[in-house]
Amino acid sequence: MYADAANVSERQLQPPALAISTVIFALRPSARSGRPTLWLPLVRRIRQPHLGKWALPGGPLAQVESLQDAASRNLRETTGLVPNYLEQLYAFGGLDRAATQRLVSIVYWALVQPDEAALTRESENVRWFRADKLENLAFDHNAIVDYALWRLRSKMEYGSIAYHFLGDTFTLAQVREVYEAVLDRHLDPANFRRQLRATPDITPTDEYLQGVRHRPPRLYRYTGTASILGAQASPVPATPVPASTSTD
Amino acid sequence: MYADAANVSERQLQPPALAISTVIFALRPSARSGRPTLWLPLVRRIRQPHLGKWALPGGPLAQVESLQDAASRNLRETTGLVPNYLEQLYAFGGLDRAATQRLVSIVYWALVQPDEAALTRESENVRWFRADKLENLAFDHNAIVDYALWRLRSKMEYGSIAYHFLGDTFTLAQVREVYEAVLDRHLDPANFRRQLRATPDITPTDEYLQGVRHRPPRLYRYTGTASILGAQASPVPATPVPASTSTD
DNA sequence: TGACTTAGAGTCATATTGACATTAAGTGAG
DNA sequence: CTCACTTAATGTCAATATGACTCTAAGTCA
Repeated sequence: MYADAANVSERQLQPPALAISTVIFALRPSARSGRPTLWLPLVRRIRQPHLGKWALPGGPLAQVESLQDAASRNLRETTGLVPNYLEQLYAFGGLDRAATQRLVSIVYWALVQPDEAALTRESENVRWFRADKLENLAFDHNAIVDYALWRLRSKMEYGSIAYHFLGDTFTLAQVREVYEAVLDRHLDPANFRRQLRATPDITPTDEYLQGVRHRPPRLYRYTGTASILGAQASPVPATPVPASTSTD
Repeated sequence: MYADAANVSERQLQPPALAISTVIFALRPSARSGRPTLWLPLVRRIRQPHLGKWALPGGPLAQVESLQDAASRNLRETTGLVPNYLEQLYAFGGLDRAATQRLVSIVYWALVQPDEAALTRESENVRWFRADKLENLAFDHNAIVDYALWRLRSKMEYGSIAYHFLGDTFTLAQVREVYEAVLDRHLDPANFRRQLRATPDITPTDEYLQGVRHRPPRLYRYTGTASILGAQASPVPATPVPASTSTD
């Protein structure tokens, strides 16, 4: 009781702590079906509060970096990942987010390619989890992941976001698999192909995917606004694309 | 030179300042044409930096309130307005936003009804401006307003946001005028009416608008997710609707 | 060689959209 | 009282988009 009262009065004096976190999505083959499914990397808490629980990668905001740079740097430091797409998700500032202090988290969300995801330096404290089978995470991170999933699905429905999950060239069936994995429903291959062919941003190459046990599918390339970090259809004037954090 | 160097090293030590600001939109009749147009209230800076310039209403985040509560309170204190809709816009945290300190602003955007807007206590330091004819504002507030306008227009195109500009009952033509004012283009009255009639959330009353010099139009009512502050189609789990700040 | 698998093109009925015409119901002028 | 005028409200039609489905192409594998 006394300790609680002391905490409360302490909290009145401290300024709110500001942290940057990121929800990172990648497609990896499911363990049993082999079909691509949504995964995300988490880091284990190595200090109180929530010691031992899994949490979104994140950390404090350094003085000399923009919000997006902070997200990008944190990502690289904690998981070794360099994202193909990075965008601000939301600022979470509820009163009960952390027990010990007032904590405001500016959360980003990112997409990485499968081969990039495979390079993750996994360890005791860094591991990939299936997005649809998450255990109890630290803080309000379950709710944050749910919101990030909602945003990902919304953007997928009428945006050119899916290509950031894929490599430089890809088959139309691979794009469809991305949609099916993220939206979690079956799409008619013929109709899906018709729609993609009508999209000007996706141009056919004259190469074909070899080594499959059926007719080789044509490879395509995304030629819209390049797969640059932070590229988006919305004009976010205050967050220009940092050259130092581009793909590859 | 020396002063600058001192400032830089000082900035390294201070934690980033956290502020909440809000872009408030309302429809008011244009001075000349009388047709509704987009306006927003600004407050004059009464201290450095940018003393004398117009800026978005805002202020610091109190310890005991959520981000949305802070936006709502600030709105009420600076302009006297109680919004019909309030949603987070973006967190701006570029390095060059303020000269004297590192400043992170979490910006909200709000819609108010015309009669509510008319109650604004305007003064020497609080005034409404046309959204399409803004002078040079303090900080990066021009860019923030531009982004808020972009979001407003996007949400208008496939959301049920327009009704928050209007009163309890309204004619379909009034809804169309909202769309025309915000999107700044002409819409076919017949086709627009057809679409609205197909929307389940907008139900006809058996009342008619009187006092017009032509056939009296039927009045309608929005019966979707109520005009509650912060209501939105997206699941933002960490920011529940505060009962204390509901409309009226 | 033939079974199998996916690629890729095409068909058809239905829904949606934009452009436009027509009638309904009021006001105000002469 | 009647007519011109204005906007409400409904209807028509062609063009386009969408969903369900069929059929042929081109490879692998047994």
